[in-house]
Amino acid sequence: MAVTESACLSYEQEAVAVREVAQVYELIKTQQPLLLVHQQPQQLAHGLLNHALRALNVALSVMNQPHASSSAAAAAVPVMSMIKAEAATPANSSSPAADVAADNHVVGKPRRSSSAAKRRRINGEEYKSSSWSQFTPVPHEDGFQWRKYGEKKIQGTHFTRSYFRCTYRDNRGCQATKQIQQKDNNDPPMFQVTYSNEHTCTTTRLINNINNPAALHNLTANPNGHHDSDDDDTIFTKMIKQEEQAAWLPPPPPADLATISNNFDETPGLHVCQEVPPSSSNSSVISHYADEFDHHQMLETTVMEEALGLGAYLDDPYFYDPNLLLIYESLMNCY
DNA sequence: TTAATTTGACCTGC
DNA sequence: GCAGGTCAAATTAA
Repeated sequence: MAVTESACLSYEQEAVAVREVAQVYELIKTQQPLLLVHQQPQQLAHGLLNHALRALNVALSVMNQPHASSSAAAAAVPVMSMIKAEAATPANSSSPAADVAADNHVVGKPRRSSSAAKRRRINGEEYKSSSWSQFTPVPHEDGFQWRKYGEKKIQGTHFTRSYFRCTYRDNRGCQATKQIQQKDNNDPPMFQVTYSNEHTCTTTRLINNINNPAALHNLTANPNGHHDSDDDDTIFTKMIKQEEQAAWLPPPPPADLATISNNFDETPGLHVCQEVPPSSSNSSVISHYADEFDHHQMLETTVMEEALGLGAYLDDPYFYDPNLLLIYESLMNCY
């Protein structure tokens, strides 16, 4: 697989992004139960959300730097690192004619399908028409729906490789596939996800699930499908089964912001939050919001400085993601 | 009952 | 012959 320097994040940047998200994940995982017994659960939740939003924002800012892959499909997944593979050379391309030829049966030994004939070796630097890979602790959260069709023990690795194809392959002819290979046994474990072929199914991505309070709840309850079990296989299996609950929030065009804002207004939890505490006087409420505004400004500055320090660009359209800003502002209004 | 996953067999390239 | 990718029947889950 050819990796061009300009087409992927450095290992350091990738590590920073992963570490940011992983740390907050651990923080939330360990402190979430405390919400039930904490004397001031809102304050605790506030702190956790601040950490989570800051980490996600920094990670997104770093990961979406302009030199990252500009592939449309690449933009559709949570980029940890994008390693664009070489496109197949014409000689290797799976042309229709080649497919027809591949479908011809060997006398006395009929083939099951033409797919095998199209196969190309990943390690041989040729793999279907195009492929790209990413490293991520959350391999199933890319917003698309996948169906697992195989699993294989790969030589020289301690973990099996799982094969997925787009759920809509049969009824929409979408040829997108992906392979998930666990790379280590850390907590959370790191996976290499290799995508092949772009989606042609125009699948409604799970971002739309934000309209669905149940889906939002699922996301909140289990943000990345990771479980505490020490059994690797169990972790992996359960993560796969969480796939439909997964959601990732890609930065939408600005025109969508109003829609998203309205969607959040439909979220029951936020309705509750927007009520002013009954015991608060007007002046204390104003003072409270003034303090929070200052806090907000300080946080924003911190995020900017941190992201810039990690190599993000101020004019990066993803910098300080408007989605996250919107979510953050909604949450700030709760307290 | 339907849809998704599992898993052994099959197929191809090297 | 081996390794990796895919198929499809059997199994499991919803």
